[in-house]
Amino acid sequence: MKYNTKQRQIVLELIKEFSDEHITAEALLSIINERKLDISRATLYRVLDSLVEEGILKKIIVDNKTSACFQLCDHLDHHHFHLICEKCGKLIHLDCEEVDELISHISMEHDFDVNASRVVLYGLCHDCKKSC
Amino acid sequence: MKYNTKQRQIVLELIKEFSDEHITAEALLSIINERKLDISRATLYRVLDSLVEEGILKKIIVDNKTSACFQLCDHLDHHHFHLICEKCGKLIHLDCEEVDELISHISMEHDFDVNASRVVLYGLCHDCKKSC
DNA sequence: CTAAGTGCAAAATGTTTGCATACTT
DNA sequence: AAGTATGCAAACATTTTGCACTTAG
Repeated sequence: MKYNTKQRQIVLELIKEFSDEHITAEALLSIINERKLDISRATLYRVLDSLVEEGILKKIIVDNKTSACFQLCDHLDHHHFHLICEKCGKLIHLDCEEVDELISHISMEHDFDVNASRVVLYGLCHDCKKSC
Repeated sequence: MKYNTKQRQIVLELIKEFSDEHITAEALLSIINERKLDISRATLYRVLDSLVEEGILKKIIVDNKTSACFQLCDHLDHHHFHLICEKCGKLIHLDCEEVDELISHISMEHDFDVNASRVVLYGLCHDCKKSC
């Protein structure tokens, strides 16, 4: 049974505030410190883990960073996918039926259910292609 | 200009030995210690970085691990893709034309060149689906 | 009251860096 | 000789943990 604590609410509110972006634990912590919110680093990590476990947040490692990003699942559930430019780091949200089709194909033909919310494709974006 | 040092050779040989798998720097280090090979942790990281920079290795973060894996580019260039089971962690190598097609589609229609060697899809594998 | 959550400080991981020394070319 | 690479130890960044204390239900 999860308790509805002040610290849990703080995390949820912050995550909602940044729901369009992925945000790292350490980035959340800076905001927490800036705003002098009442939650410690250890608790932040514990709350994030528990929200992921409950299926409220998604944890994802973007780029070759050593830190994980968190995002509300709500914002991921309507099948859009992420492209990340390897040159400029830009994150592109892609709505694309072909990706859904690929996922169906992999499910039917290769017997593997892809978790659509975690699809991240790396490559070169429009702008960076031009400057090559 | 890169020098062909003993340490560089050690890293290349180890990476070749494990070319079917991704392998982390720390895993390499255990092997290095086991076999009493003559290369330090710092040098290992530096050699890995430099091999990535030269395009000989790929660095990839698999799973939500905080550690990067390395693999020879050779082994990635003939378009196969990676599926990782979120439950059992199994890594599946997938040869699938539909993925190539998706990549072409994204290139043509969305003006983004996906780096095929970095495509990793997460989900549930055959075996874990059954046990759900 | 009891299970769950918290803060702190310390530990654990994974990776990077400064600097003096050693090796490649 | 010049430029590059190395080892060491220390620093760093991110995350986890043990433990005593607090809070929600």
